[in-house]
Amino acid sequence: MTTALRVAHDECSALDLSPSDATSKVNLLGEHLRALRATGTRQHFGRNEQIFGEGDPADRVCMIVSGTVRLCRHTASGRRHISDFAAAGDLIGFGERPHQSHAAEAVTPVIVTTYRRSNLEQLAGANPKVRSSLCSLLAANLFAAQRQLCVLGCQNAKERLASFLLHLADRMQTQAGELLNLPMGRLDIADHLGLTIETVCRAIAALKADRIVLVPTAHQLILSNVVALRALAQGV
Amino acid sequence: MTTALRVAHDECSALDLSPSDATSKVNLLGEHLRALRATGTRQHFGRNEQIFGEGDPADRVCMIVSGTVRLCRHTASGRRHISDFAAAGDLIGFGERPHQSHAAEAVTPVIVTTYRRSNLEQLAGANPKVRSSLCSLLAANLFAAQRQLCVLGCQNAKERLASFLLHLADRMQTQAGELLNLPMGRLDIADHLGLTIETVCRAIAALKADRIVLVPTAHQLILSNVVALRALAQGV
DNA sequence: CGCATCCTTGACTACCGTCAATTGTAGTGG
DNA sequence: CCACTACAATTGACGGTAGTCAAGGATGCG
Repeated sequence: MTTALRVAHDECSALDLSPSDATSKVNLLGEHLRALRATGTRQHFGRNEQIFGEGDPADRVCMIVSGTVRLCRHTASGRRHISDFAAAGDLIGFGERPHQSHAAEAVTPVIVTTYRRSNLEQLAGANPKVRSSLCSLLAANLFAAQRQLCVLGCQNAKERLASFLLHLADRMQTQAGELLNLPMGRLDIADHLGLTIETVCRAIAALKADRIVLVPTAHQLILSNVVALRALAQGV
Repeated sequence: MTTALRVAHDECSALDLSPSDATSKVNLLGEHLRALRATGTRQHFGRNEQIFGEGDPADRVCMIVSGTVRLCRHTASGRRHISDFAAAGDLIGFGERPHQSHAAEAVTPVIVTTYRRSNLEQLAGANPKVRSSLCSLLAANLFAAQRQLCVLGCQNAKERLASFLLHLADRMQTQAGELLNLPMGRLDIADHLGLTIETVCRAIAALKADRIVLVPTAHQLILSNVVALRALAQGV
């Protein structure tokens, strides 16, 4: 994730989607983590199972091998907010704080490799490249959070959904016209976009009516008019 | 900024506000930057002057000496979003990207010390403490962004204002009952909270009517009932 | 002291949330 | 394999919160 997103926003001329930022994360850390591979523990989680909880001691980090994970918080009044979704290749549970700021839950069946945080830090201490990769990861997460902040602060329901779909297609490296998998349910999308499940449904229905997306099944989409989707996401 | 905010949210029993997280940022970096002091340039900016622009080459970082700065983005459709406000002691313009992701503008008259990014990186390369401070700064910014994400995603206008005021009082180290300075205008607050200026005004008027805040002047507040304000911010 | 800017308040509107009912889907067991 | 069930998604009707438009009041700078 270098300038990928800037390009996607500022120079949105091409018909196909811009290069993924998820990939660079993988490349950055993946190869260096080989040194840790022996110390990692592989774990499986079923749908909706918790990988770690909000407030858990942050002594472990997880590299997602497969599946989709939601990173969420619960407010005192019981409302839920999903900060982000993580997929294969993403490292989660990594922060500077002694406790996890988010819970991680399996949206689909998930396989992760868990490392002791101390091992990772040891590796970072010894290997400057790992260290800078971790820093880049933080920076990438920060940038993603700020982008989402702008989405929630400035956009209406339809625009938020458009932004979300484009971002998802980007991460999944799905080209325009291809089948885009939606691993998460409508409620997850709603809690991520600061909307209700009904509003998400209506926004999807509206995009469908406008022939901007096709909806073969509830968990599969085809972005049939990416230009219009981009225009929406930019509020034009 | 270690667990300060968690404490503020989870164990909100005390009458006075929780310890500031802004302070630790200062302490972390301030002393190490002494080594750079000679290489820094001091600059002054008047109200609404731009310190750096969105998309500017990120070859310089600024330590704020005095005044308040807004960090904002503009969408293609002309809407503005203020990600955060920065005050004395904060380091801004520091990211992993080649270009600034936000514009920095002076809310009040501002004095900053500008350093070449390369100098900072050189210092970080030589001094592990500086390196880890910079990483902590990124992590603190990430945490702050995620907190704000939750505010925008889950809270209504009154709750957002309550969260904002508590956060501001925290950063300014203003105790309950003391005079809290509001350097930014209503429009800035609105663009930060994803509201309109009218809604911000009405939310303030509502808090005033509920005797939760006193409003001596438009730019000064007294949090007269912090307990109620916290309850609001938590959505109770 | 005057003017420009910001703040505040009111009336009206629109978008989104809430509640409710129906349809669709996936997983289970006979 | 199919029926059953539980859950998820969808759609409709309605109401409330916040946005829009507009006007008046306060504030601060020159």
